[in-house]
Amino acid sequence: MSTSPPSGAYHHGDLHRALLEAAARLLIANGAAALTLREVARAAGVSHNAPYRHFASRQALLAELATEGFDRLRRRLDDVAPLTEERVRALGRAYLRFAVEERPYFLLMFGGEIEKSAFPALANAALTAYAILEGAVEAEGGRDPGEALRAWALVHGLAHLVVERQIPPEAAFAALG
Amino acid sequence: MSTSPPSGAYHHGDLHRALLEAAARLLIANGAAALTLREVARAAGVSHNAPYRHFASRQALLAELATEGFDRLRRRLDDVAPLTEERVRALGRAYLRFAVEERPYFLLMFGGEIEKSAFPALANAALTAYAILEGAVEAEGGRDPGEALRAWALVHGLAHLVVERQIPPEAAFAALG
DNA sequence: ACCTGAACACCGTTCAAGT
DNA sequence: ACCTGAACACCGTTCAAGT
Repeated sequence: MSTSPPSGAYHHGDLHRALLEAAARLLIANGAAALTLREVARAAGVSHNAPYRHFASRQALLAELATEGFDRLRRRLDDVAPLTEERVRALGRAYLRFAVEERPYFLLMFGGEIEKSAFPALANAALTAYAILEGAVEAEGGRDPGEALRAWALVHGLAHLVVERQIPPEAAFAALG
Repeated sequence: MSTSPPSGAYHHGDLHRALLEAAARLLIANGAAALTLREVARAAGVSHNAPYRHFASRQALLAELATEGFDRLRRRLDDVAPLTEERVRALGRAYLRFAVEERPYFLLMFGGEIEKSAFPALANAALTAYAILEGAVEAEGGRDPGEALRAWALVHGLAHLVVERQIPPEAAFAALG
């Protein structure tokens, strides 16, 4: 009925989205290191180089997945009620919960496999998510600018240690109080 | 003069060591993701599958490099003087300095590319390094066991954010005070 | 024992066609 | 425009020989 199909449309619908969804399933199943472009194409039912119509490279596809991860993290942080009291701790718990529940995304986002500077949208999504944490710490009477960074680093450190299986999730949640 | 050559000796000397040294150079030059076994073999001047005499797999070689990384980290922490005062902060600075100066190792050690549980020597080296931090925090009047974990997580979080280029090294050092 | 060459089943990426 | 098949230059890993 609409006069023009959505951009990126192909005979199956929206290949760009279909590829991303297939990639997300593979990421969750096997992790980023095992994610191959050819398998993504197979899962989407297209030839092994059809993805190049939509992604410049394997790195670019991973960067889009990581960007999606930061968007999800941001959404979780946005959902934390602005109690002003306890808000920083609640944000910390939300960050930790994201790491535990979306481990493959967290590992991709911080795993060092993607050079963020090469993908502006990714760098931007990361900054947007962090801004929420910074804002909350500053609002909570943080005069020292280093305090926001310490709060973020503490939560990020706990999350990363959990995701790397160096400490159990319960210990991390307990450490947050 | 000795009756037997060192185990693992071959016509060039010690291939195991030669392969590890070549791998370390490649790790530092290009990162773990780009490290291929075949290139390691070429750099060591042997055929592309000679490494299988010394390492069960590419993962196993990376695990040995990561173990070496944790040993280096431990040595740095061992070097921190036991001032009891200020000791925790000094250990934090040493940890951060390691992350900055040995970035490729740090990324490999915490990059999620190696499943630590599959390599006991690696898991052990990691625990040994952490025990130093825990001991210092506990010695410094830490009644709360969560305090040691928070101290470690803060330092680790700062180090990881630096290595991931999310914050500049100076900011991390400043946050440690 | 230690090393080699050939082989297998993959990759990411490129290119010349096809519709 | 979008997709395909063939091709290039690689991988990790295995195997049957060679010394």
